[in-house]
Amino acid sequence: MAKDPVTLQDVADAAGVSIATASRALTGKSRVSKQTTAHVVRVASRLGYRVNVFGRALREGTGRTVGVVVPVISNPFFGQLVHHLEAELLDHGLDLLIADSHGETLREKGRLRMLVERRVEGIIVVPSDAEESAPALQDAARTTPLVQLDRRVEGVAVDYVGVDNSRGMSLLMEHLNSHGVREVVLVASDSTTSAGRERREAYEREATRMGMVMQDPILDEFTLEFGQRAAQQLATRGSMAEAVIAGDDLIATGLVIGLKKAGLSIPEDVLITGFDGTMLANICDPMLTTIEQPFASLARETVRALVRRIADRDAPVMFSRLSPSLRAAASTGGVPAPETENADAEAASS
Amino acid sequence: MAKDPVTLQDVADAAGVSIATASRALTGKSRVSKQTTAHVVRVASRLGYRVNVFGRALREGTGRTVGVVVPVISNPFFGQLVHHLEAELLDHGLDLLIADSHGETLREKGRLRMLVERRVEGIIVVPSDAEESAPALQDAARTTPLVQLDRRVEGVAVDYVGVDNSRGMSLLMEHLNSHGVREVVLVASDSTTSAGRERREAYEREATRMGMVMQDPILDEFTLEFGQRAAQQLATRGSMAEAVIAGDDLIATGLVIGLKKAGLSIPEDVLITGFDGTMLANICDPMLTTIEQPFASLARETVRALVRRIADRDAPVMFSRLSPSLRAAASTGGVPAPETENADAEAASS
DNA sequence: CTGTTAGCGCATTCAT
DNA sequence: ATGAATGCGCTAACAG
Repeated sequence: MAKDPVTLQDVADAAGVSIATASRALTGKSRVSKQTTAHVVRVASRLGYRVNVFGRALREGTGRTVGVVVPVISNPFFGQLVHHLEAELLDHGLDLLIADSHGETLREKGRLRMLVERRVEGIIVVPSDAEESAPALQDAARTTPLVQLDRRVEGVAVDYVGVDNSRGMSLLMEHLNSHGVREVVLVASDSTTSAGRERREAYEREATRMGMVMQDPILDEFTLEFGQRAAQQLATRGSMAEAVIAGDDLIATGLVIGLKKAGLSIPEDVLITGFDGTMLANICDPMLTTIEQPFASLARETVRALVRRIADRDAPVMFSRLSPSLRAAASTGGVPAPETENADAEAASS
Repeated sequence: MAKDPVTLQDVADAAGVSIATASRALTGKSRVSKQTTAHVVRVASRLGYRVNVFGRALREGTGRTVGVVVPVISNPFFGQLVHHLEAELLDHGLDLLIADSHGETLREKGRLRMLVERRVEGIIVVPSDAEESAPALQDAARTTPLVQLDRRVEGVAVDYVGVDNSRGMSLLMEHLNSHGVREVVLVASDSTTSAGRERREAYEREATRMGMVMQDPILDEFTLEFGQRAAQQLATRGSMAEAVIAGDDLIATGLVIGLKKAGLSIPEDVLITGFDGTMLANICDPMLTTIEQPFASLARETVRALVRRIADRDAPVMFSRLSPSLRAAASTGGVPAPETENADAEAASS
């Protein structure tokens, strides 16, 4: 029933041509008469021939595979990213080897090494640490086309594609400013990720520019638990800021949970903003005002960059920033100037 | 700087031994003197030798790779599953090729074919359709060791590992029963997935056994949107059931959002249960009473089954059901009989 | 314990 | 346009 291994030679024999012709007919990379091509193709499919990727890979020096390294695939943000990357790569005939760094640089290093040893055509990586990821990343990039996605490491000349965090934070701050917010506090990741740094810098820049009062920030990591912990901390602090700017949707969601547990109402007592535009933002109650990452575009651009790098190892380093957009929701009181102020309470003011 | 391709022959030459000895020394699969082994290893590492996986794969007929195909990697449930699978496979020296079926059987078929053509050692698949996934799945299983995870297709003799959905639903129903619930309604996936079927059957069996009144179920797919739609439908129905049993956490979360929007309070007006124990259950407000899937165990068991199948293609078909556990939370009023009834309201009853 | 040799399946160069 | 022959890098069978 399952006598699988039908080789190119088998096809050639059955078709009465040489293995060379069979190969040419099937790959279509060289000139073969229409006649024989059709014939060979027919015979091949009749025999159920499938090229042996190992043979081809050995010969060509590469399998059609790229690897991706993310901090945690179970995080919906990375899940969405991978989902789009997979689809995009499929269009290029590339398959995806996935590696999870668990956010640990040591493990990340090991996974990168694995991908290099597997001689993937390219690597897409979301570095887990802005500084400590550098050596392993640079190392991998030396032998394999590599592009950083979403986060990047300090001062290494490696392609990067990500959202414009600075612009995203500006959108958020302008939104809050237009709501009359004067005192804010940041709850975000520490400086171990570039995204964390960039968002924080933009936050401080904008708050300063707008003359807002900044409370001491609380910084740690991009997790739900941290958001909840930070909420407790904020709740026991003397005075609550008017708005809490979270580093991402996960932290924001944790904050919402924690602050509500502490007896605060959102957005009545305090406004909250997220970042990323994941499904969490819509699950949160109230729904999160957040920055939408253009997932599909990010994936497309990343693959484009990788393919370009594969084609030309010496192309100038690409640094691509995509524009994010604001998604205003209930966690900051909704959109700035809607038709109706509020659907339920305090009505009858017309 | 990067004159990469150092082959085994290079190592052999530099070490002054034959290529065979070099190979043996490095793989350790055959007897070589301690002396030469050490020497060869040293030389290899000095030269920065890395085996060429293609050469090895061609020779051995297999690369150390397994493929996984899931409906949607961006769904946190599958994200968690993949996260654990990746870790588990790593322990076995196996790497993971990921494929997303987008829940479409056509695409699923294509992805399975891809994995087979890549000659992966094994395939782990979460079938997207209990019936229509069958042909492609059976086809892939004919040539490649394959195990179904979480969901399975009708009547094909292929290994399966999943949680005991029937038991899970029983736990949920007993929980509701102990809360005095008499009228229930199911909002779940239609019968396109085995998980959906099994949960529904168990639900009906238990409800009947407990003498509960069952309202007409609302069935469609495992998505947040469907949960929200179903909530609207329920809200406009004549009378609300005492408890809504959702097919999974995603639907449950959608229900919570939708029912709250319709002005209902949970658990005061209606109880809600989820299934899976994903992070969503903890993000929901109120937190979801749900069934915890033992992710780590599922992954371990799945890989174990796959490895077993790889070792013995003729081993009897394995059908493994893991026990789930109940996580009682606020969406059903909390745990059945705690010390204190309620922490805030209605106190002072001591 | 070690060396020699033969392919694994394929794409390709060099002839024709 | 086609065929014959070569080698990608590696492991294993077969000598010694």
